[in-house]
Amino acid sequence: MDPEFLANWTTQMRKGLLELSVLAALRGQRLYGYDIVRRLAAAGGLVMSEGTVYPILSRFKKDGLVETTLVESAEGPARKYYQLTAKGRQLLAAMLAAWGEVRDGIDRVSTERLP
Amino acid sequence: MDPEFLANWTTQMRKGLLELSVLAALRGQRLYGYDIVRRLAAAGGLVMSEGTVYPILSRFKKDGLVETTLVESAEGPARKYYQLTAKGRQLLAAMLAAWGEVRDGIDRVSTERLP
DNA sequence: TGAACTATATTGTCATGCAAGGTAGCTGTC
DNA sequence: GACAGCTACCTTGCATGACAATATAGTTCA
Repeated sequence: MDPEFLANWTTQMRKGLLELSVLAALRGQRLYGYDIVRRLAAAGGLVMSEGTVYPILSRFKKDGLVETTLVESAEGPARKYYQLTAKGRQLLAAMLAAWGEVRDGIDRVSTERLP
Repeated sequence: MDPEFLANWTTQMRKGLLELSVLAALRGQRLYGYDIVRRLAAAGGLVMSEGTVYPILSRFKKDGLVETTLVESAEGPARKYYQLTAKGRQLLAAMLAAWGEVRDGIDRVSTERLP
């Protein structure tokens, strides 16, 4: 029950994790925002709107984690491709390490046998 | 580098996840706030301050996910024990399901082979 | 008397996700 | 040539949770 609590909690849980997903998606390939939304949605569990992904990408740029390239498209407006910088790769590695600890902690707490 | 970005991101990532940790810790046993902080810290990856755990527990109570019992202690002030209600157990199950999807999505995106 | 530990609680600040809205290019059809 | 529908970008305002800082109070031991 209480679908409202669950919906709100899900939103909170995604804070930070969507940022990590986007950065991880850029690992080794350059992508543009609209495509990232489609890819993560297709991968499952990571559906997000454009109003979420564009601010994330802007922040990455501001903090020097990515560089951008504008590329004309025959299917619509020009696409802004994002690619990781060295700093972005370093930070991704650090974030994945922190993620691993928290993830394992939760999985431990939620599955450990009780006395 | 940029330890500031990483520290801030970590704070954001923990949103919602600490709530899940606390609820999961209450699965099958009743605990009090101060003890939850120690247990999760000992479990690793889930260090949080008391200023974080008490608002979480208050919210759980307000939303009917837990019931409380005040118990005198010989080692200090009285302890407020929290135990899951049926609603709390239902919600924990739903949250763990949502958690699993997001967790797997991130692990997929961050480890998949690239072309 | 006071330090150290146990135990609970609140206030104010900050960053993020998201709904909602806006702009603009390209394709096809009526 | 108007209009719908897809592609693609961006911004504003709101709600929410984590945390530092701070406060209160009981117990033990020096």
